[in-house]
Amino acid sequence: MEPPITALRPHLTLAVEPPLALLCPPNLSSLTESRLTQPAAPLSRLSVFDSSRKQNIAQHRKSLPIASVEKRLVDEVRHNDTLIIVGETGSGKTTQLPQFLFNAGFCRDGKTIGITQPRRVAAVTVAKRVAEECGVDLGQRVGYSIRFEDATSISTRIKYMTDGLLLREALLDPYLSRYSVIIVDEAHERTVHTDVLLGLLKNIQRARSKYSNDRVNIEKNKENNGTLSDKENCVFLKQCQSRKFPPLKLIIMSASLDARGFSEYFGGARAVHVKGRQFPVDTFYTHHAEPDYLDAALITIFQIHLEESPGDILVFLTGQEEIESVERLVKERLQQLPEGSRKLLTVPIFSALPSEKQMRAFRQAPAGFRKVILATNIAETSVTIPGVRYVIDPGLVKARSYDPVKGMESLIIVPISKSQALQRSGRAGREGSGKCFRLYPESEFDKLEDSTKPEIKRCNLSNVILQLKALGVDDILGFDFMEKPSRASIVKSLEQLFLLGALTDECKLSDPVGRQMAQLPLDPVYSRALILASQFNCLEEMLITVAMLSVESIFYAPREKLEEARTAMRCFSSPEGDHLTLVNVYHASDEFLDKRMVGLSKEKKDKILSKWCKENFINSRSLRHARDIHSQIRGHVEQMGLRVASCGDDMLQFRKCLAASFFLNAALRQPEGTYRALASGQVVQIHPSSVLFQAKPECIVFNELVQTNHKYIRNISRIDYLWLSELAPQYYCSQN
DNA sequence: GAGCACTGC
Repeated sequence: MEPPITALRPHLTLAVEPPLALLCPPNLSSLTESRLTQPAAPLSRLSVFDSSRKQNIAQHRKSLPIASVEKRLVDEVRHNDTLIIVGETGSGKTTQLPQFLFNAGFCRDGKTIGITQPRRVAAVTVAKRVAEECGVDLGQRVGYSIRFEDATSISTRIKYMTDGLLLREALLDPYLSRYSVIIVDEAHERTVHTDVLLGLLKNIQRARSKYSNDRVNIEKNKENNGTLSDKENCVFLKQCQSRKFPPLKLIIMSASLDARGFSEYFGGARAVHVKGRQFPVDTFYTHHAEPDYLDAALITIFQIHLEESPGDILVFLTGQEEIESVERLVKERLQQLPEGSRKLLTVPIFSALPSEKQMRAFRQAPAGFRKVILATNIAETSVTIPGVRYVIDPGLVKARSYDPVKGMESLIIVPISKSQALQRSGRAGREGSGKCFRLYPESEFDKLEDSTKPEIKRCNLSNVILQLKALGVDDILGFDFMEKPSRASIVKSLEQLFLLGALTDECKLSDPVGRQMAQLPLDPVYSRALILASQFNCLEEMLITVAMLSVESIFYAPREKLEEARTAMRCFSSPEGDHLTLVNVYHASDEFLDKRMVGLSKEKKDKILSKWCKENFINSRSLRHARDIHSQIRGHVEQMGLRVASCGDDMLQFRKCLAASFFLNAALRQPEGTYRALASGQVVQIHPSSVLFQAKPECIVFNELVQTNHKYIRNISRIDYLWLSELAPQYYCSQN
């Protein structure tokens, strides 16, 4: 076999562009020393180990690249209301900067420093680390808050959280008045939440600094002539009644070298650069384009295995199917090698894989073995697998995009961006120098987009718009997005929200329906379904349904046990469709737990539930998630005063409620067995995972329309065609 | 006849 790879050029560096002020750590000598005060640890037999651990921590902190610029960074924050910090991987920005600011007095007057992360795990692990570095109990001075888990208290001053959670917090406290500083971390990822948050924070910052200036002026006036005009008096009184709003410091942290976009968005905000600590990674390209990238990946895996020094291999593939097929091929080819060269272990990792199986990717390979991790994008940012020295990157990713006209999402394989390619190659340089093999020519790299298209430009905006409306942003088309979604996309979502009854004729948030919908942490269609269900007397069932629909696939069918999995699924399946099937699964899990619940701890319960899930081919992570969502939204609807009742065996009532809720997603069977979606006129097919895949009823409602190999609809229930005009006359009568 | 990755007081 001919190796597709030849060395072309070493590690890439991108030019740093102005307006970056370089804050390179001059000398790692002793520019600053840690001013953290650590409470005296109680004396115990462990104190020797304890103090050596503390010494290690202190040493580690001092050795971080960011440590030498503490004072300069604090000064930058003091002098700039908005600061962009470009911090390379390993600079220590996420753990250190909040501590610097705390020590510099940014939490005086009981204010908090908030740091947002796009992912839950990051918020939790970083908070734990920082609490340890500060020598405090987690949840005291340092804490975190994520959905379903709050480890904060009134004494929390450094608070890590998910960006989505801060958005939710803004609904209750529109000025985010408890925060003196907000740090938006990993802003380069440009998740929907980050982008909405940036726009919101910009507004809040403006409002808060205007407030402080007004205050200063009013106080001055008072000093000058001792009297206030009526208007001033009124403003002043109003403000005295409300809380104090000191100006908000905003720090945007990004790992991407292009800070210009952020800087321009924040009116030419200052940007500084902090060096990172990454080991060098040599990057190699192929001479020619590879027609078959899976084959090229396979050849490269064996080339590394046979010729390179020890170290694990990380291969980026686009999905489960590719991963499973490469895994099979590696095992096959391994058999053709001489006995001594067969010490190669494949481990798959992708999001839908049950956690126990995911864990295999983190375990060290047996002595003498090399591990090859076959991963989706999950290994790009979400998880870091130790021991990786080689990265194989075909340069592709499966990405979601959204067509507002058709109201359809698609999941297609597209080339990655330059910044993604750099992120992937960086995965080889975490613990030592590494190598990255890009399975395409260098000329192709040059053609890649600089950065990935922000998610907000490729998703359904209904939820975002509902949130913004609830936050008092009425002019969505005029909202200052960093990158504005297309007009068509905004209009489509406004229209959808109007049809759901969340918006009035004047495009204002309706009361109580729109307001209630915005309060629920759900897709607007699901929130509407809950409100309707209270009128249809089936809220009990609908709470379960929307919780189950809000998580990743509940059923897990590994290829090698497909038949067994199908049999298991049949036990739950309902002839009415997937919605009732999901309700059956939930009830079955409830019943199973009820029998064994007495006196069991949460851990124990989780454990026996996992076992039950495994036996029934159910993804326990998804089910647990659904149970969490269920209890959270149940709390919400009870608080709203909705009537939680069960329709018992009256499935007609429940199906009518499904039709009333999901009328925008109704479809009719066509003679060939395909379906026509009534709203868009598109021809679609039932996804093979649906319990109605064979039955093909005449009229259905569905929850998801995604184009992959075909236009598939998922999560389907049978309804009566006549119900549509009866239950959704606002839509179906006007059309006819 | 098939499921990129995240997230929500």
